[in-house]
Amino acid sequence: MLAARLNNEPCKEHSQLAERVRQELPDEDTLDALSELFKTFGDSTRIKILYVLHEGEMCVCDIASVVDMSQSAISHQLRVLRQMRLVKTRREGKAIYYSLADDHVKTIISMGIEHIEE
Amino acid sequence: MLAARLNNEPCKEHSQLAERVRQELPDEDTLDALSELFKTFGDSTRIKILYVLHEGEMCVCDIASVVDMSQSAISHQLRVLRQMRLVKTRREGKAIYYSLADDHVKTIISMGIEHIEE
DNA sequence: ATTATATGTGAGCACATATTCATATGAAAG
DNA sequence: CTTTCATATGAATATGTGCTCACATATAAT
Repeated sequence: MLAARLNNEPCKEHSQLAERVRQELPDEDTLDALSELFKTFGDSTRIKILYVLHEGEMCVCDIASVVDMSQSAISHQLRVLRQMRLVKTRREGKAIYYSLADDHVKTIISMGIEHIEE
Repeated sequence: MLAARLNNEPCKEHSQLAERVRQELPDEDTLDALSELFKTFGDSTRIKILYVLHEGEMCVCDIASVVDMSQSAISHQLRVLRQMRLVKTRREGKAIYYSLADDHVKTIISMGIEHIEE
C-alpha cells in the first residue's frame, strides 16, 4: 500500500516522498536544458575561455594565446558557447571580440569556485 | 611591442589584457576541478537524481522509480556522484539511503534554474 | 542454509564530443 | 585584384561516457 514506508521501510512499495517528488519533478525539457547548460561549463577548455572573458572582452587569437591552444580548437568551442548564448560577439576590422553574454555566467563560475575551495 | 593594442588593434602582438589575464589565470588543476564539477551536473540523469535528493533523502530503488530508469543505471550514476562527494549514504537494513552532501549542490542547481528561466 | 530483496560493479556496445588538419570566408592592405 | 591576417568550419580521428546485461555482494526473512 501507499503508506508502506512512513517509517522508512525498504522499497517494493515506494515511499511517500517518492510519490510526492514524482509529481513535483520539473518536466523533461527543463531538466534537459539545465543539464545542457552545465555540460557547457563541464569542459576545461570552455571553462578557461569563460574565465578569461570574465576578465574582459577579448579577440579570438588573444584567447587562444592565453589558454595556450590552437585557434581552431578555440573557435570550435566558441561556437558552442555562442549557441548556448553564453557569449556575444562584436566585429572590429579583421578581429572579432568575444565577451560574456550576461552576469549569470560570472555567478555560476564563482559558485563553482566557492565549492571546490573548501 | 607590448602596448600595441591599447586601442584595440588586432592581434599578432597580443593585447595588454591578454598579458594580464595570462598571469592571473588560476592553475590548471583548479580549472580542471572546476570543469569536472560542472561536468558532473552536465548529465540529465544525474541532474534528475540531484533534483530528487534536493527534496529529501531517498533509497536507490525509489530514486530509480521516480526518474524512471533502471536500478543499475542509477547505481552507476550514484557512484560518480559519490566520487565527486556530492551525495552521502546511510544504510538501513537492505536499503541504502542517499542524500545531498552539502548545501552548495542546492545552490548550484537553483543558480542554473534561474539562468534558463528567462 | 536457502531464498528473496536491495544495491554495486565489470564488460561491452553505441553514441557523443574535443582536437587536428585542411580549407573556406571575410576584411583590410598593398 | 592579389595577398595577408583573423576567424570559421567540415571531415576524420581519438577518446570519453552512459546504458544494458550478467553477475557479485550484502542484508533479512523463512
